[in-house]
Amino acid sequence: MAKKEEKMKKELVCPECGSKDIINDPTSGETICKKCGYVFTDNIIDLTQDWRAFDSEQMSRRARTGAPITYSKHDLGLTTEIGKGILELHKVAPSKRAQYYRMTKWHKRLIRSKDRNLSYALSELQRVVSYLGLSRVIHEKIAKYYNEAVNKGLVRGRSIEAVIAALTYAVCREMGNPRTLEEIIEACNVEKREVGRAYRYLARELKLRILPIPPESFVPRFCSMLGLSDKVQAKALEILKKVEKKGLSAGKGPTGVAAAAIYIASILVGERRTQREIADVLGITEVTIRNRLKEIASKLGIEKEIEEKEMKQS
DNA sequence: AAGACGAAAGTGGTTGA
DNA sequence: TCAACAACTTTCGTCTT
Repeated sequence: MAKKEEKMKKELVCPECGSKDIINDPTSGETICKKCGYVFTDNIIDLTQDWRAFDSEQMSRRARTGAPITYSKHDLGLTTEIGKGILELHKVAPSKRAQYYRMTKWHKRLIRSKDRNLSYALSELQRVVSYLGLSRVIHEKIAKYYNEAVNKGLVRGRSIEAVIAALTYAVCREMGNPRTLEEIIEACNVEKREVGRAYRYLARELKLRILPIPPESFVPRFCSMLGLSDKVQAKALEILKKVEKKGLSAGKGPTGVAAAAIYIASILVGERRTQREIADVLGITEVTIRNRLKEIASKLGIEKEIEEKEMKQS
């Protein structure tokens, strides 16, 4: 053990200036050349735990690290600064001090200009996510894509809001928890045209796979928004399955198909909602529900069933 | 009065030349 | 780039309950 330590000390020679005057700063854990300020990057951080825990309480008490790194903070939750305290200054040779000050200044400027865009975007994203009540996973994923988009220079010429809106739309869709464009627009207050354009562009550039939205992915959320029971939900899904099998939903707006299925299900189960109510929640018109309703009912041969139930309930 | 129905005209987006 | 096109919306008059 003692031998090992000695060996390590012997090897420490500053590659920058050749000086052997190396100190170990206990507050930062860095190994620094006292002459020129060179910081050794090899083996300076021990990434393993230096403690053990035998239950979860000990685990949380002994853990000294912070939150995990995250894409939803502009610098992954880790901020680097060039120290400006007296302590740091003393570690730098007087002849290098002026240079050190300049470095500090430029470093700050660099971080600001590069990150201003990102940090603004991420706070906007935070707002949108909480407005729409999206999960942590989705939030992270959007942030990750945004990082990617910025790195590829895809945000140029588009408003930050539009990009956030488009990515939100894309990720919700990808995760099988789609929001309608209308909902997104309401949360982001960006023009529909803008969002659509940004969406198509980003989807192409980031190679997001765009699949048509299956109508059933709207059912659970909208059913609960309408205060309908699980029974209605199950019925609506059952109807949609048949509809898809017959290829009735091809080319039709998924919300319209979902709306009709929910409408039919609500009647069949006996928790009727008016067309108006459903149309409002799904963001479509009654006319569309009626059109889908007619198609579905006739093709599935359940017109009579619906009519009967309708009579009973009025 | 409220809901459902359907015709007709208008709108925004996709497609194919 | 443009026109054709299908899906969907808006609007409105009518019918039913």
